[in-house]
Amino acid sequence: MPAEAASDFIKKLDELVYVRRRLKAGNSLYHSGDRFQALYAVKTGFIKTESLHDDGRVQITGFYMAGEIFGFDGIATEEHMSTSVALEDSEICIIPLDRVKNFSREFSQVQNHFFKLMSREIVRDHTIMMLLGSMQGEERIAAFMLNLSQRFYARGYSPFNIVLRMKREEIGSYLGMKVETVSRIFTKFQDQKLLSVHQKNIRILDVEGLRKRIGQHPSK
Amino acid sequence: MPAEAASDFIKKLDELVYVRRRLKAGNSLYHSGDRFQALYAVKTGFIKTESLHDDGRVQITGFYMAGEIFGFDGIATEEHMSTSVALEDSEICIIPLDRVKNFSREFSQVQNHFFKLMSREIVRDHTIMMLLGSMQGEERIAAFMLNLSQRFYARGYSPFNIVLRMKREEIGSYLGMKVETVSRIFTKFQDQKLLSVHQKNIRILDVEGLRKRIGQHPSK
DNA sequence: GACTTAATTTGATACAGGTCAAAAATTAAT
DNA sequence: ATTAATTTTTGACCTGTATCAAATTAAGTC
Repeated sequence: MPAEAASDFIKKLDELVYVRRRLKAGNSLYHSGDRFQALYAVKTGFIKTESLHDDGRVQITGFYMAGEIFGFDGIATEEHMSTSVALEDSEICIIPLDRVKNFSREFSQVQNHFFKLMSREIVRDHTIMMLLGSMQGEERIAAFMLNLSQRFYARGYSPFNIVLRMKREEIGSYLGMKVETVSRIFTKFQDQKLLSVHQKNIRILDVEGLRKRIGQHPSK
Repeated sequence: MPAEAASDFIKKLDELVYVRRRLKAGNSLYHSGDRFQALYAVKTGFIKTESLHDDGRVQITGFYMAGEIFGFDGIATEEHMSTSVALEDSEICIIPLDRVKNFSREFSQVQNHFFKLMSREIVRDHTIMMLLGSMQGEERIAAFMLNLSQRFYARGYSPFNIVLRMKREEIGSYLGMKVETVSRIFTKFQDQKLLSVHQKNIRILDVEGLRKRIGQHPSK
């Protein structure tokens, strides 16, 4: 691709995320049932998305940090199937889907890019399905912490000192277990010198140990 | 949209799925790690997709029947993260992604359509995440059977007489439980006159009863 | 049809994680 | 600061599912 065209593409991407919005902790961008209008990219902050079942149960389906895009669930029916909530004061870029579509006509890479983003979301969901369907508690927490570590690292933060933005109950909702269980496993991992836990500040002491925790349960 | 343009669009869609392929029961279209080349639409038959974890555990991430499209997981990295296997002799339409991209330039609806398809997959995955994360065995089986029923109905088959194409173990893998548990729940539902079970032939006797089963467990 | 092999069901037992209750630690509000 | 409210941790107990084992049934194979 000629450098010139490439920089045009970058400019377009910038245009795409032109509109920003600040979101206070606890506030929502959209609720389940809202008409779909745009996708959202996290500029700074931390977002959770949750689906709620008729009977009141909620399942957190994703945590999103800087650079990650969410809201794809709304495209199918033009109505969001989930609610997004800021876990801390956040800055969000709004990406109207219509604009994506228009730009795609001119720049095929834009379309490409969004296909890949959606595919990545699907892969991510499959990973969680695997985690929920065939791992047990300790493995889930280990996998979760390693995943966070990696994402922090990719953003230039320390992969070892992690400040959790969500509470224990939310970790539980995401990983399919109760608060008490999450808490117990953190305590256990602390005793085993895998983690050092101080409220929301987690220090990963033994990456290799955590890795070995995954896939190390008797089943099969 | 003018009728003429609409029919052009339909023609394009037909072109898109021009290449077909027969697949014997047990055979795969692609394996985890294979280079991504195309999406696949089920014309006839029944397909499962499964992700495999390093330690050998497998998680079935989807069952696909006539009219449904799979393979989206390969777009992100241009490498499939799952394996697809035919559960019965099937006929599959091959949809090269490049062709989708080209057609999208001419017909914006094609692009639209695929965005929606991927979004639908994401919504579907979130539903399963909710099921795995916050429902228990009986609820999962009830939800699973109702989902199958609805999909059969949408294809013009009876929503009450269902012929399962997968074995109990595969249902278990999909729903995050062991074969024995699946079997026990089928037996229990049969005793309670919710289902009538004869090998893979399931008759749904009480739709309302199954519905009430979901979201009716003590938690919260 | 007889023989193998695979799939499903059933039973007995064990254990991970849920539930209930209460204490301890944090955070927010006055 | 003091009080109130929320979140996290810990303990005791219980339950849903996994596990292990074996019987039963179905589906291939020769």
